Formats: sequence, structure tokens, C-alpha cells
Amino acid sequence: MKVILIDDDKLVTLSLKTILEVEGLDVVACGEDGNEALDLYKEYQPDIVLMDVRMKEKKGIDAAKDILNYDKDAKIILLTTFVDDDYILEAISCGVKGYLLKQDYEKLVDAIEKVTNSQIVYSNEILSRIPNAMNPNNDNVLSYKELKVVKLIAQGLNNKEISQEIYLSEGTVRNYISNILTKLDLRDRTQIAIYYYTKISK
Amino acid sequence: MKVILIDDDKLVTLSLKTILEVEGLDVVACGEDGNEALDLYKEYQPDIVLMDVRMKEKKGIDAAKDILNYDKDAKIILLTTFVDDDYILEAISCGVKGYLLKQDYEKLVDAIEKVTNSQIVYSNEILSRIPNAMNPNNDNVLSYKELKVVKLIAQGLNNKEISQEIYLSEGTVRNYISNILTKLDLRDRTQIAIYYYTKISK
DNA sequence: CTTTTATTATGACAAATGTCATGATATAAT
DNA sequence: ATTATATCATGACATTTGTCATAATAAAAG
Repeated sequence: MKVILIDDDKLVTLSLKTILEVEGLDVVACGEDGNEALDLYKEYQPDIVLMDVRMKEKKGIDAAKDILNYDKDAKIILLTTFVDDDYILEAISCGVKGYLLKQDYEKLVDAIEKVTNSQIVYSNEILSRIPNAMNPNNDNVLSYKELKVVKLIAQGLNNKEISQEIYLSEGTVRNYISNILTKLDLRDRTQIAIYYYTKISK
Repeated sequence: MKVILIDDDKLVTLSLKTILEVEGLDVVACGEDGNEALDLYKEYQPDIVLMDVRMKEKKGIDAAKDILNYDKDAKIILLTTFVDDDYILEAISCGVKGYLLKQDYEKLVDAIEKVTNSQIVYSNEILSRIPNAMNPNNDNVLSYKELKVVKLIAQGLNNKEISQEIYLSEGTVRNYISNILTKLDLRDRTQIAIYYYTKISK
């Protein structure tokens, strides 16, 4: 059973490699970037590809498409640190066979087995987000002022400072942020800052 | 009195322009990027340059150096959203004449006047950080594990999730973060994420 | 002129966050 | 062997953060 791993965090590939090898799987190659994925796949013809969804250069989901384009039966399992609605439907529709949280690698070996037997394995945390990801959620567009708040969060300001900056009460700023979190499907201000740096400013 | 403004946030330049023009100053040009700074300076030969310290392409501090290299008496005032120790000493040593927080633009016009009269104007918030910025603070290097925590924060995980990820108690994670904040001179986890995206990953 | 809708605000609340003093344990240095 | 140092943990604590119900106000729509 040949496996290739692709994750831009070497720690992750290393620990996954260890886990899998203990289970008797053969990790034939590791990549650090979506761009390497297809080449490695062609070279090693693995039974399973384990890949991070978001990586520095090329996103895992795009690399998955490349591979599936080359071999539409490729068995790819995507891994993610936190659930990101954007990628779920994309993964399903392009034929990714598995989608798991990195956190629960206890389930990983089992998932690999299942996928090998042509089953599809999406973790519950991810499946539960599908309804949400389905509806085009017209309401997920930020207003001008909300965007301003996002930017200020991404500058590192706290609520009081933001309120002074945009001349609203601190409570209102909290409400604004609460709405932003709902719209963007995030959990806290730190994720807003991350969103800004990974999706808006970049 | 000719002024040029440089900030990658058009809103900022626009509102500054308004404020300054109300005060009878002549905003002859606006730029959005450190790269434009020197060219604009050569072209307009302004009395004052107002510039953001950190911008997307070229940092304001570097653009300031360019200008001062071309005209060592150039009167440059740097603006910043939040105090960043790294740039303070650099600004002083290369001859920047003013350094203010964007927040208090009431002081801006006054500062412009003073700088025009060859005074130097650094805001108290910034001056107060000099002792801190001075000492090489050997202790500001992150350990391997601290860096791991920084990365996890930058992935959007909360303390409990981080603790599960690195097999430590949540309390210990909190202590780790507390240390990281001290070492990096930051205030909260959001600023850690920002630090990651602006200084480590980029 | 009502009725909606948008904007701002408040207060109560739970949860998460960050600080700090303190302590247990193990390893390294003297 | 004793002292130092590093690592991990705990609990108390204040503060910040995010949620939610509710409401005042003004502007827009009917």
C-alpha cells in the first residue's frame, strides 16, 4: 500500500509518516507543496495521496484537481486544520475521496482503508458544514464598514481602539465583529486577521 | 507649504488630504506605495512627506531612506497604526523628522509646523518604547516549541486545540503564549497571527 | 402617515484569554 | 550532593471577547 504525503509543514508530514509506517503502510514520498503533487503522483503511482488543503504555493484542492485530471480514479484524502466551507463543495465535486481534520489522525488509518475499498470518507465535522456551504448565502458579503473593521482587526487593534478609530461604541464594534464572524463563518478575531492576510490582502 | 502623502490605504490618504487642505496645506501628490515615494519627491520637491511605515510593497521606512539618501534634509514624518519597536530606532538613526500614530491626527498639523521649523517630533507613545527597542533583548528569540505555538495560532486554533495538538495542558499553552507575547512585545494572539503573516511566513 | 429597514447602542451573560505566583519533576551544572 | 535550569502544570484572577435580546432613532419604502 503506497502512500504519498503532501504538507507544507514538515512536522506534519514527519509525524504522519511515522504513524502510517507503524501501521504497515509504505510512505513512498513526501512533498511540501501542491506543485509537487502531480509529479510525485506520476513518479510513484501511489494507492493513496494524503494532502493538506491549504498550502503556501499551490492549494491542496487545486493540486487534487491536477491529479484527478491525470487519473480520475486517484484516491486522494485531503487534510485540514480547520474547516473551511469554501473547499468542501469543491472537493466533493471534483472527486476527492476523503476529507478529514488533521486533529483526528486516529481515524486516518481507518479512512485510508475505506478509501482503498472505494468508499468515500468525509469527517462529520466537515459533512455537517455542507448545508451551510451549499446555500450561496447572499449574506456573506461584507459591508464597507465591516471591511474597515476587518482591516483594523488585521492591524492588531482591540475593540476599544477600533471603536475610537471608527467613532462607534465598543458594544457596537462587538456586534459588528459578531456579524462578520457569522458572515465569514469564522470563530474569533484571530481567524478574521488570518482571513485578511490569506484571502484579502493576498 | 507642499505636502505629499503616501499610504497604501486610499481612505487614509483621502482623509488626511482633507484634513490638511482644511488647514491650508497644499497636498501636491499622493502615493500608495513606498516605491513611488522617491519619484514623487523628486518630481514635486515637497516641504513635507507624510508616509505610512508599513506598506504592502516597499516599507515606508525604506522609502524614507531612499529619500534621505537623495536629500538628507528631507522632512519626512512617518505614520503608524500601532507602535512597532523594530522601526523606531531605524527611523531615528536615518534621520526621519517625525513619527506619529495615525490615531492622533489632531497633533498632525502641529507636528508638520514643528518639523518645518527644523524641530523633531516623535509622539510620546513612540518615544516611550525606545528603551525597550534599544536593548538587544537577547530573550526575544522564540524556542522551537514556541514557534510551533505561533504557527498554530496563525492557523486559527484556540488554546484547547493547541494543547491537544502539542500534548500539553491548556494552562501550559496559555503560559507559552504569555511568554511569546512578552518576547515579541505583542498584546494578544491576534497580533501573534499578524506577526506570523507579516514577518515569518512572508 | 404608517411600516420597514438600517444603524447604533445597551446590558447581561458565558467563554476565552492572558497574567501571575507557585510548585512538581527531571535534567544539567557545579 | 547540592544547586540551577528547564519543562510542565495548577489555580486564582481580571480583562477581553463574542452572543444575544432588546430598544431608540432616523431614513427609506409603502
